[in-house]
Amino acid sequence: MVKYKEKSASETEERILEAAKHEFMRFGIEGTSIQQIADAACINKSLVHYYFRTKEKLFKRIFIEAFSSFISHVEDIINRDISFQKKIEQIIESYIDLLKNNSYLPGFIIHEVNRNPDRLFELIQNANIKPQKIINQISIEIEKGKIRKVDPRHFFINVLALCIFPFIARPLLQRIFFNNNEKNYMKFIDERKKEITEFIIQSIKS
Amino acid sequence: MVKYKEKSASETEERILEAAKHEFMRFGIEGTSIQQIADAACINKSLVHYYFRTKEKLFKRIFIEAFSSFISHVEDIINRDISFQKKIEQIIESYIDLLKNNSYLPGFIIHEVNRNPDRLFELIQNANIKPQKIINQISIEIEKGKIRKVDPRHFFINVLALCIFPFIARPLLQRIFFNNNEKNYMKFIDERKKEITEFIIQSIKS
DNA sequence: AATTAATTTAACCATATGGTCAAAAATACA
DNA sequence: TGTATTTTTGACCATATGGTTAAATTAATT
Repeated sequence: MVKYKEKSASETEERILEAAKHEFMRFGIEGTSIQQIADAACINKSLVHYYFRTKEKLFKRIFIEAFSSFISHVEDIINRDISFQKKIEQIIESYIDLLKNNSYLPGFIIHEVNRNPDRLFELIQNANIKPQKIINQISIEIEKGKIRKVDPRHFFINVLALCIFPFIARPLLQRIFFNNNEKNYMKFIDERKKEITEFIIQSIKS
Repeated sequence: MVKYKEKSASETEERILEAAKHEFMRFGIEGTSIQQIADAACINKSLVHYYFRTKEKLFKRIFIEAFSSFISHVEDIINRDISFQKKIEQIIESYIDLLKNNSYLPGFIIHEVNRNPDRLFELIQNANIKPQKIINQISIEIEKGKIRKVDPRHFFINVLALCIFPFIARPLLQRIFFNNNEKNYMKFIDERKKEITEFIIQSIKS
């Protein structure tokens, strides 16, 4: 008689996942060896194969999770029952918070998507991304005269750009503007929430 | 008697450089093998070593060139003797044009800088980057009351973000918003010049 | 034409990699 | 306690990689 398995992933399994995430995020799939992951997890190399079969499978697991956390956030807020302006504020606030805790997330996704665009194909269908929703909401605000006439797609991309870019370009910006001082850069990022919000609100005043 | 050498790089050498640029940009240094570069250049693998000794040396050459073209552009425009608003317009216009012809440029730099931040150290000194200049110019505009009070650093980063992000995230955006239709995306990017300019000008109206 | 120098090629090397496998160790089960 | 099952380990394999070297080919020089 077989008991209910998988009641919880074994500790080693989770250690591997965490180590893999850490390494993949920084160095990409090509820049990360299984040995490297094993070392980071303080386990034997073969265990990685024991739990995840192949590097590709392990990578996919990490990638899908990362990708989901990257886009589901926005989807979530868009569906909330609050004013348009509040939505903008919350998207900015929560997106920046997410990225503060996952600095490498956007760069990771972008690199891997560039390296192998096919990966997206399957993923986007599963993820069921519907940008139309946010686009429509913006259009409605324009019709109501609440904001000036802007292309909703451009506007949406602008919001994303302003939030995400400082993290993607962090090594550069931190060094150039803050003498590579991490704390100061993070303070700057926090200020940014207010700054971006004002910037955007001002830019769409009708 | 030795003649003046290096009158011009040999054709093979340039073929290698071009192929290396192409491959490195897309797949990074780890994701690109010398064989891959040789194949792309249609030459024997050993020739790569003959002309550039090591992969790292070849990579550095490509990286430095890419990095320079990436930042010198802005520096250049900042020093022109035109109005502040014109500068903004020109930075946007010419930056987007640069990226249109070098789609992979920003992603490439960001990935490699993340993977090996030390690379920046030596480079930034050589490049002699002085962000203070643009920062000062923005401050002056604020003092003159020409634009509203904004943090110059945030403002500068905003301009960069709005220009660069659509290229970094291109595989994603192109797929989600344009059914992966390249032409339509490029049309969109062109529209963007005007769109961003308006967006920014509007956002700093005093 | 003969010689010298530069370019190209193929064979080779050491190493690192992803992955397999069978034995050992630990755990669960009866 | 003894057996079956799961987890861990180390040895091993085929392959790809960056790089070297010496020979072959081509171009330049006299």
